[in-house]
Amino acid sequence: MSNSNGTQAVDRAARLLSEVVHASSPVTFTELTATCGLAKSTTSRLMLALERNGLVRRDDHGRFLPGEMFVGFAWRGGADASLVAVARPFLDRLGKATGETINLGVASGFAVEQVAQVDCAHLIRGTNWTGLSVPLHCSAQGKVLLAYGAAHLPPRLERLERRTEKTITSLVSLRVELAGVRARGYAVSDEELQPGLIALAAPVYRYDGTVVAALSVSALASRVTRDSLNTIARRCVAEAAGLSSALGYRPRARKFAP
Amino acid sequence: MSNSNGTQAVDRAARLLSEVVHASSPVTFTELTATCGLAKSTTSRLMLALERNGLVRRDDHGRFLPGEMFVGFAWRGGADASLVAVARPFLDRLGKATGETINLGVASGFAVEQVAQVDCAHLIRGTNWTGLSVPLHCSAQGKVLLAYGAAHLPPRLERLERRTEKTITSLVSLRVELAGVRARGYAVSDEELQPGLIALAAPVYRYDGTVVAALSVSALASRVTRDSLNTIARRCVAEAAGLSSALGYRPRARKFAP
DNA sequence: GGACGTTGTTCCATAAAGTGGAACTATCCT
DNA sequence: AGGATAGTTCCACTTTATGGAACAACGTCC
Repeated sequence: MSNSNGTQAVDRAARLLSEVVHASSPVTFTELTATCGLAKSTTSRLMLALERNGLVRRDDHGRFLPGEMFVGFAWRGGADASLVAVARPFLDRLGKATGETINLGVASGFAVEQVAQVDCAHLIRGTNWTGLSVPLHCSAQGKVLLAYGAAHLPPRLERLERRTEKTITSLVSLRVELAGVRARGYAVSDEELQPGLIALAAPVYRYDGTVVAALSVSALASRVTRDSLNTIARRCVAEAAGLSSALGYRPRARKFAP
Repeated sequence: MSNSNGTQAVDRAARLLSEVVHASSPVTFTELTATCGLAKSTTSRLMLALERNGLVRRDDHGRFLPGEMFVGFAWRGGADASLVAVARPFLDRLGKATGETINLGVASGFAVEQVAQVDCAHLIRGTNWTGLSVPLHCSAQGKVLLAYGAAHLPPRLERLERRTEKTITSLVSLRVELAGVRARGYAVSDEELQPGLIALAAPVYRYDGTVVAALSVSALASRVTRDSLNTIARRCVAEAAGLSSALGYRPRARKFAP
């Protein structure tokens, strides 16, 4: 190891902690000593220290679980704050592959909020969408969030705002469109939000199969052919799947008997 | 301290980690040395060890943030698994105060899933609801989840299933009922799910104001008067608020200048 | 219910690992 | 450029972690 001087105890404690946190079920003392190859006494001392500091806690049977520090962090929404950090590499890769503008959006109220952006290579006039909200019914991201139940239209809505002449304005047509999105696995907004702008978006899932964000590629409509759109779609869906997997999503996970 | 033998390094590291995780914004190296009163060299070594083990990471400015281990835990839904553990004391207290059966339910599909239960003192025949699903429209918990947007009825639904003669079966009446729930801050199901059974539920919020669960009190209708129902409602709402607060919810939080 | 196997904690001599001051390097600010 | 601030590496010193063994606490199996 390159530089592990004067931190044996901390490294060992971290190793133990890692075992507990990454395990899917409570971990026993004996499993820990075995996995980490430590003496019982050492394991005991370190685990007591971790427990004393709220890093692990013990269930009724004395098995170890992640402690208050982890649980508190998770409940305080620590994950949300780091969505962008986790997503960054995937956005970058998608940007490199397509050369277009990449955005990550989440549902916020009755709109899509952009939380991260990668600017395209051959950009004419860069709009920074970060922090902006776009409508649900006429953006690719919005359609994804609607289609997978991550966003909802305001109740009792009769008509959808017309943004361009291609905008879908009837609830019935939108419902059909959303079914298509679910069937294809991605959504397209072809000049429905802004004339000359085409965008494509794919869903990002988290551990429990819920869609939490939409990953989109936006380009000038004039620059995109049917073929290149297919290529972009494939890349975009792939990166969205990669990000989902980084967020703990395991598509149709199957449990095997132990 | 009672028993802190042979763990100085781990304790110090945990202290540093705690500072980073509980801080609301990235923490600088200097702040850490100051707060924990450690030598620069010690702090540096310990923080490098924590970083190497994925417990903290550093932003562009070298400031410390909770690391992959925390973020991963949060994204994998670690919080959900511990909802029951966090909630237990609140359920117990509510059970003691009312002497009735207490349940905690979350939205799951188009129903309410019971994740925890405390049985009532003067129980005639104990039904264990844990793991069971109850409908959204005729249970107190379901009404709460619907009213606060934590659950949604299946789309294109025309009519609601009639469970008893008091069940609300029209969408319009239900919409009115839900407005009432939001106004009162709690929901009641008076023999709408099962004859002879009355239940009351209050919303549980998390850090971002989203409702994540419903806390309910169920009793035999014959045993409840208008007065006692009011008392129960007050206790139930209070415990739900306590739990919300434990989950990081701060009602209309106000930030003061530092 | 008593004796054993299993599991986890405490004790203690040993030496290995952590400590902090100082020297050194990187970075920022004017 | 030059000085201040922030952070890392070095190294002699000794405090602190280590692991074997004894001990304590449960479960559980006849």
